[in-house]
Amino acid sequence: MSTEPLVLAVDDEAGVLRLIKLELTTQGFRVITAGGGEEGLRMAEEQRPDIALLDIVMPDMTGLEVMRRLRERTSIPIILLTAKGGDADKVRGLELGADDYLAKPFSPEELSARVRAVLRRTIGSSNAENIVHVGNIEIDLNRRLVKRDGEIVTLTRTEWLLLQVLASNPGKIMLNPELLSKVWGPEYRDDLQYLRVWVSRLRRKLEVEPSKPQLIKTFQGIGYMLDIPGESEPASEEGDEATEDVNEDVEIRT
Amino acid sequence: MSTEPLVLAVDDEAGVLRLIKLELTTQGFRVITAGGGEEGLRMAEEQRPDIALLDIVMPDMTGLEVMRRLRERTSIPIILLTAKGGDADKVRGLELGADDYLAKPFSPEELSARVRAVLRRTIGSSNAENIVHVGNIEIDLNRRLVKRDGEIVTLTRTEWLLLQVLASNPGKIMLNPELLSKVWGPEYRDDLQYLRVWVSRLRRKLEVEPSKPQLIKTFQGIGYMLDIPGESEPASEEGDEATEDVNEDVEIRT
DNA sequence: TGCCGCTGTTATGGAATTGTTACCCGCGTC
DNA sequence: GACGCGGGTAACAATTCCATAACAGCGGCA
Repeated sequence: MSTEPLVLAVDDEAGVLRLIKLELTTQGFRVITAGGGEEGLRMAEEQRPDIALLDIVMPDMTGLEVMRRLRERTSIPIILLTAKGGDADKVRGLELGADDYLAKPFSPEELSARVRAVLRRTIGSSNAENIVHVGNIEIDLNRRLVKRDGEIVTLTRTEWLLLQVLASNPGKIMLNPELLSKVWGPEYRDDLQYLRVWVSRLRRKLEVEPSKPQLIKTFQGIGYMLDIPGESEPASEEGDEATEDVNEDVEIRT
Repeated sequence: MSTEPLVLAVDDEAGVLRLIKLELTTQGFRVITAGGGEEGLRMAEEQRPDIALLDIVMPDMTGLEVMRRLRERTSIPIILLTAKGGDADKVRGLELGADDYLAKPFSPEELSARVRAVLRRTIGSSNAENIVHVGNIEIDLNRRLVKRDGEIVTLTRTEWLLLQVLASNPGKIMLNPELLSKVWGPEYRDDLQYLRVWVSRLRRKLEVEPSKPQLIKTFQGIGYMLDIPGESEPASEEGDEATEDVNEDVEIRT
């Protein structure tokens, strides 16, 4: 994402709008505001914001109605601003589809935290499909899903963490201390046995023939690598330059 | 939707019913009528109308009560018919989730205009049939309807909200905090026990064998997923010995 | 051949997570 | 005011996970 996220805030109270704009602008967002539902819809149409903040109680149109209309044509994430804690309960069932809501009065910190959280969730999951294919294995880094021959393989948390690190750098040798510190924490950088056990478990679930690993290759004394077979293109995007060097280094072995 | 919208009118005055039926029929709607609350509920259950008109004042049951009961199990849009200046009822009705209201006496034109407007809002926002099939379960996201082996399963509000979130993202792992915040609200992000209890209750109603969930899969420490069989089956056997079962189709012996 | 270093595999018990049930309370109806 | 219903709570049972340790396999090398 090259430019900063664009936030649309819709509220009939100018003071609230000013507060929102001030806070989010200083937090690095771009902000546009609307004083009513109709205006908000128009601006959403014209500017295509990345996220919308909607006050539920407005004179010309309820925030729920605005949300419904927005959702008719876009999947823009929405945070509702509820007037009091009281009606939050009442509203909750109706506004499924809102990604979050915030009770007034809210603190500026909470506002920007919620906005960031929602953006992280929605953009992270919807934007770039980040799927790594290795042989008959498919690793969906966003959805935390692994398939083998099209069938879901259930991984435990540790198994996933390990595979995630490997799959984020396909074709690149991951050094033992690096893997250990990324999965178990920096203080485990010398606990090789963890790696051996969990690589073994991963192989049992993923490899066709665990005793002859095709996916997760061992580099004695150095680390492990998620292999990219043959001429298959890399499904990754950045930071592969180091691969060359390490590979040469490794030719020594076998 | 191929056929004309079906309108259910409930009123104890035969004259009003006749008027409604005449007007709406000539306007291209199909109309069924009921003279009392009980009868109305029964007809709603059997015929699944697209919209309901409810008189607030009736001998056997108040229109508000009928609305409450309808809303427990369906999301059918409702227009209330208020006797006169009964503002209290009007306000209360809208709070309870009526989509519109109409003060008697009303003109035929106004009636059909309101009906059309409400239908446009509610159906228009979801004109695409949105039905999820999972095994022997059918989930109609628009009509808030769940069938098991063709039989309607009645879900409570919370059960439905949870299932709705899951069914809106079939085959995708829904994270625990995501589910919690969408069903109970963001401040319940960490109340895992809610999820455990309600997933269990859902499974009891939907799964063939609740102790071996086929529909709602658990991902420990992560979340839950509404499974799409065929596209994904668990290869979750842990032990070395080939765990036979799993793949054979569920014997639906009901 | 036998020792050694490194890696891979498996069993196990305690810990953590999840599933289930009974019970309670509040609400609205009868 | 008893009753049914939906929903929250807490206790307990069941399941799964994971660190650990013991052991097996495989060269290399003297």
